[in-house]
Amino acid sequence: MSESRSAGTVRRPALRDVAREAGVSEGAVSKVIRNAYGVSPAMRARVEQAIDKLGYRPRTAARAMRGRSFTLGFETPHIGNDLHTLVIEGAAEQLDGSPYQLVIVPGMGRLGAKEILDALVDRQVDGIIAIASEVETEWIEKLARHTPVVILGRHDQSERFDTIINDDVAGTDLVMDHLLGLGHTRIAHLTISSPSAMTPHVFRQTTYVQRMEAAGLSPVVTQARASERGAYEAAVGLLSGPERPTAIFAGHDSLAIGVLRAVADAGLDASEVSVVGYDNIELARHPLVSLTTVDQCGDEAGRVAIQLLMERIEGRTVARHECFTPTLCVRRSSGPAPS
Amino acid sequence: MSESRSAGTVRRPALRDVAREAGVSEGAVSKVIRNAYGVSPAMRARVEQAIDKLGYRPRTAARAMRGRSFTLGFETPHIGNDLHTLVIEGAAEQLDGSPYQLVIVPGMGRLGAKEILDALVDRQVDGIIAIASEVETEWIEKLARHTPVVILGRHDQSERFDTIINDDVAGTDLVMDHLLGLGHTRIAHLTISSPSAMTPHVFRQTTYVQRMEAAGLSPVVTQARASERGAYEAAVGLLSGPERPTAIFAGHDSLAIGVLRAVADAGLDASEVSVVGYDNIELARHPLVSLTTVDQCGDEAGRVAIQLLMERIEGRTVARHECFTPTLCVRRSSGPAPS
DNA sequence: TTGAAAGCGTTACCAG
DNA sequence: CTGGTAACGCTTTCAA
Repeated sequence: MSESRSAGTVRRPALRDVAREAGVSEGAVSKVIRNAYGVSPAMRARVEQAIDKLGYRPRTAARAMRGRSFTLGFETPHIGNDLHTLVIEGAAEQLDGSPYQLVIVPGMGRLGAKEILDALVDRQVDGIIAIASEVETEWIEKLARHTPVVILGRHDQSERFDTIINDDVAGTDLVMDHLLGLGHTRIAHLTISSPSAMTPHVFRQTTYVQRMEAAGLSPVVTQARASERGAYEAAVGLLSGPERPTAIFAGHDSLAIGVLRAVADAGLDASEVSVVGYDNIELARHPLVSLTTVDQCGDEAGRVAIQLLMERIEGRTVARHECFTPTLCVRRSSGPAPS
Repeated sequence: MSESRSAGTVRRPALRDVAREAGVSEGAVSKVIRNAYGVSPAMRARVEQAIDKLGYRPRTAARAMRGRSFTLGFETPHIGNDLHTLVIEGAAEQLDGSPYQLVIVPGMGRLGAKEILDALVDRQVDGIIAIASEVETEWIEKLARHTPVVILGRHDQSERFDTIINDDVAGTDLVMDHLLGLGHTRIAHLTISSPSAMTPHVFRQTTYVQRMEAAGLSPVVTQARASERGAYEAAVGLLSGPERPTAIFAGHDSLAIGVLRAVADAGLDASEVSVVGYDNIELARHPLVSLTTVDQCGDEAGRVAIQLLMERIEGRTVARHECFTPTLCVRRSSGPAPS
């Protein structure tokens, strides 16, 4: 009947081939691979045997055209960020054994968040986990109209998409309690230059200022380019000034690492200048660094992000906003204020 | 004629909608978005205007069904690996401005290389960059029959897929020249447990042994679990033994970091025990760590990987195997042998 | 329980 | 240069 294709099986088998092999209809095969209702055990067995024999795997693109791509997307400005790595770890754990796959489109400083998100939408992912700190709320809301979205670390709560944040006020309070308790009075804060509103850095800075003023101290906020090097340069300036701070609270660990370098270069150590970071990246716990910092449990955030997306995929329409409480990890980079 | 859909534009516009809006055929629109031959300037203008107006973006899934997904896949056992991050950085740079996107499917210790590669094939990526050190050559060759593949760090050269490696013999020679030149005689090598054949670690170890024997010295190879902690524990053993080595060459930087920790914990420093790593991860250059190590220029590898894939996509069928020559970065973790 | 057929959004081929 | 049309591989009605 059908012409035999003698050229060999160059082409990946399609559902049609499985159906032919098993002597059933395509619809039946589709039901089997989806575990759908309405297939007799006998037919299921036949089909599964044919699937094995041919090594059949459904193509995501074809499925996507009919609704689901079984793909979730993660947007990150730059992989290599330890906190995001931890989030991805948690997400992967939560996804273990599910038919969904997580894919990451890395920006690497070349693609903006919008471009990445567009790329994910083009690929019709079934849900998106994003940082997108520079993207306007309205833009994300438009995105969330057709694709479930969870944004990490954004403090504004939209009705349209879910968010997961860390309590940055509580985290900063932990830091300030710690430093003030150690007797520090000249505490400087190093943050990234021009952070977007509603981002964690703004909350940390604001809380820092409030706590300083509440303690009757003068806040000193220094901005640095968001890199270890930028922090290094800014810290060199801080340390060479007339009123050298006895403690520096950095907006995140990468900055803190730069500060530590400046401290070491200036021939100082933790007994003279305490340094505290935020994020608890892997490097922070290394004994050669031993940075006091705030832990945000990114893996838990990753797990919850997946759960939130799954709920959305299964029909939830009202937004959820999760907030985690951070903890302080005291290490050797901070100590009593010098007397 | 056609019933008006009053429900609003919930649906993302399709090519058909653009065609209708511009009053041209679908084929014409397709040609415009692909910059294909045979469209008059006037038509192009009309179509582009319609595209802008509707905010049209082609769906990757539909394109994939016709041949290309404009997606390249990266398989990594675990993101967070600095070397791979560097490779991705190079790849992203090379891809800048092209219509192709790079997506990463992270294993995170839960997905094996084969599962990840299958996931990429399911998504019909147009090319794959992979590590896949644990996957049999035949398996990869079968994969490469339908999808261009570049494997990083695999020393066996297949006819079917491209490879990019670093000259691990030359790299190890650099390390040994350095340590022997500093007068070290008790040099231990720490490597990961049971590395697969043809992987970089095997070559480093073999070269180490040859160089030791050539110098009339006794090689000491210790295996550790492939983690900073595993290396720490192994190094503690090495350092507490009767014949303490004066230098430890670790198979890669993560191991070396663990060794450094053990050295510090034992109250020793670089004047007593030199430590050398391999990879030049970011942490290695930090002044608090300052690890002597071998740089593999992963970003260049990433750029070349993309080039190789593009060549394949454009028709090349004969395999290419690129080899890069590493360089030694001498830092403070290594010094003259104690007298 | 099973099969047939329509349709998802593109591309590529072929007439006009 | 332009428009129609047949795929691509899957899911999902709807009949039998």
